[in-house]
Amino acid sequence: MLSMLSRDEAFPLHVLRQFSQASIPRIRNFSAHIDIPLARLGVPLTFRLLRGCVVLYRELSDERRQILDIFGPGWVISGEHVDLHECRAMAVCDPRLEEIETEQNAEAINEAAMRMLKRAQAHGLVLGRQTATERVASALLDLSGQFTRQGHDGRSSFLLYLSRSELADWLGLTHETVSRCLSRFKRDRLIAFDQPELITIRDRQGLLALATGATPAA
Amino acid sequence: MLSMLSRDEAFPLHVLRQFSQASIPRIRNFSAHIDIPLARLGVPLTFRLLRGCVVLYRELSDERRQILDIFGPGWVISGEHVDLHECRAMAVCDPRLEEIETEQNAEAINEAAMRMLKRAQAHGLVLGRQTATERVASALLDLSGQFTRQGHDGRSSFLLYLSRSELADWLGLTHETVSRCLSRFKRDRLIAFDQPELITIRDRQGLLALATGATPAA
DNA sequence: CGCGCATTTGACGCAATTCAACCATCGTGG
DNA sequence: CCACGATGGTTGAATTGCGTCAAATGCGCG
Repeated sequence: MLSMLSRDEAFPLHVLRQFSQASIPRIRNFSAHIDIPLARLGVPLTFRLLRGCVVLYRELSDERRQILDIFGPGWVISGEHVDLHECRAMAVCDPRLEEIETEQNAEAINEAAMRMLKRAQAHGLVLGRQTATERVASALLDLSGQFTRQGHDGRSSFLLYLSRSELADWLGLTHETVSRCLSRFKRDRLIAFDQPELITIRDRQGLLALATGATPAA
Repeated sequence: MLSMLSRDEAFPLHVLRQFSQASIPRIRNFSAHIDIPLARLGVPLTFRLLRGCVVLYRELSDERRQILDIFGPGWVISGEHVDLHECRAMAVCDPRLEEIETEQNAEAINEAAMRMLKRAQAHGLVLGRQTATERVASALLDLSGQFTRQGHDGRSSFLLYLSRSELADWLGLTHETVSRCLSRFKRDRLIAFDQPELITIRDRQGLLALATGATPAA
């Protein structure tokens, strides 16, 4: 079991500070993106994500990129899950992950595949049939589910590991559109943020209504 | 092994005629869409598709629908693969499928899941980042791969089981846009069709170029 | 301090949708 | 056998949501 725990030495990136501190901390510069190899010598590799955020993405010949899924702690990510010729994985912040044997973990890989498949199907609906507003609302709910930790003041905030551009590449939008949606949500008091990467959900019901298209436009 | 072979008695649908006949046959009225139950009493069911075409889809509260994937003969389709609360399956023509035991076929189900996952990822790129032209070109290549049989005159035609609307719901477009793209491809001699549901690919390279965005717009 | 990058915001353009008309084909019933 | 309504496909014109381009702001870092 080859351990990749604490790649911090190899990649001396900035440590994410706790975001429940009293004085508002700056959470910057976690933007060094680390490529995660999904195969070695053509053999699929498998990792368990212990901390941080990893995205799976594909690119087109031109500049276009599509982020296929976003994973938080607990996920098992494997070269078995993707088309190795087309798909790549990267951590969008200082990650902590351990490599595990692909053969010995078929069970966990299959289970992850089933979960990923259902997520991919749900995201297909988002990409194919939802408006920009609905997409961004869906994304916020999804990410808050994966990354929310309770702050000591009871507020339910989460660290948005992704930049506006990455969010856009996940949702099939542009970063300007994402930014506009987030600004509107903020103005409408559905969410709050001072720093662009630390989001507080203020009205989960409202967001859910937007995400499911219950509200025609708002 | 509960067999569902030959549902023709229960659903006396029209038989698909061979489409390599001399006099051009009409291939109509395969539009009776049969719902395929993915669970019975909450227990996931599994089928092997022997003939025909099955689609997996989800719907939004309003009229919006997203077709998630399209399966031809050989696929194993299971309730294990989807969110049973959100996802449904239907045959878009008279299908022939056999029910198989979910427990005894974990291997085949997993293998299908991996294939579906990779397809879903590829389709994510289509939905998120491709233009209408690219989407329709991609779809034609995909479907020709799954459904082409060789006509005796050497032409490579295939039966398009899906209507324009269904194609649109797969590609995240409207049926008008799909129709316009197909008409343009026909005018540009990339494809040919007299009946709207029998497509001949005349220029696979050209379609491929369009699908991968190599040609900026054309 | 000032450079660089991410984000925000505004003005404008366009690709795809919407709305609408029309055509072809099939199935049905007189 | 033909007339007719229903369904699906095609095509055109008008509309619009999102993209593109551009400029301003804010923040981190050297």
